[in-house]
Amino acid sequence: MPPLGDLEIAVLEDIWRFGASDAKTVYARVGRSRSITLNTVQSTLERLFRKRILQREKISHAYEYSAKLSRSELIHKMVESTVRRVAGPQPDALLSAFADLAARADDDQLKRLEEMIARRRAELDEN
Amino acid sequence: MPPLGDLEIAVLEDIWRFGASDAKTVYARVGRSRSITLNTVQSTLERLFRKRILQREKISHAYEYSAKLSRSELIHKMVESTVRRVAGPQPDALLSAFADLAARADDDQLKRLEEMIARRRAELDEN
DNA sequence: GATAGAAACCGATTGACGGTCGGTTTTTTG
DNA sequence: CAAAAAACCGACCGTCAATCGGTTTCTATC
Repeated sequence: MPPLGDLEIAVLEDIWRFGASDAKTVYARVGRSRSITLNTVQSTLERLFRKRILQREKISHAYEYSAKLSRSELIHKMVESTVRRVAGPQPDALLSAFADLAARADDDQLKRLEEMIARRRAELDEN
Repeated sequence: MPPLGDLEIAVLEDIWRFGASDAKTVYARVGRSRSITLNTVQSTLERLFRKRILQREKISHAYEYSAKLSRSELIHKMVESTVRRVAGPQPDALLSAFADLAARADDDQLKRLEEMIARRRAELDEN
């Protein structure tokens, strides 16, 4: 997973929020305030597409871009590749990295985490 | 936490493995095989120092570099900044990334995950 | 089917940054 | 003090995100 620039993240964020959109629409929402041109947004969309984070489909004349990865999938993949680069021999590095993060979670979140795990376990038991 | 390059990671890895070392020693261990010069290794050490990942102390004539961050601390910080960039405002983003992880985990990993959470819980209850 | 407008595409530039190194200065030591 | 070692400085290259102007291609309309 290649690193993402600031504008790339902003654009992604926009697509997550508003769903599939063409360059012009994204530009209207994230480009205006930054006083950049439509072209810049277009390039960014294209780069995100090449990175396989967005997908696109030609709708009549314009491309419509949509997320290929959900936010959580992206976070997961980014964390995974970050960890992989620096993890060394430890096989559990990913797990403990997440656990570290979870350490900040409050009681409520911890509870939901446990539920997720229980649910996942149930799934596993079925198969 | 700034991103790290390949050589930076290799050098760091070397210091974690062999402990405090000067440029020449690190060069002997990681530079030789890569056919790069001592100077390159020196620059890398210096950059890691400026990034506050290594510390250094003048031992007689040469700097001795040592890790300021353990591997797990570094992973933690890197993951944290990665997540922060893409997590958005909601604290739940973390949870869903976690869910994504859990969804792919096998039974064994799930077990360790549970343990980690349980441990965290216990710590919380103490305070 | 010609044409205006929109969108895609191409190419170029700038600014960071990692990696790389040669050369100069400073420090150490015999 | 001289030679060796180390640090320091400055430069260059390659890559990549961000940025944009200009050109081509496409579509829809008259």
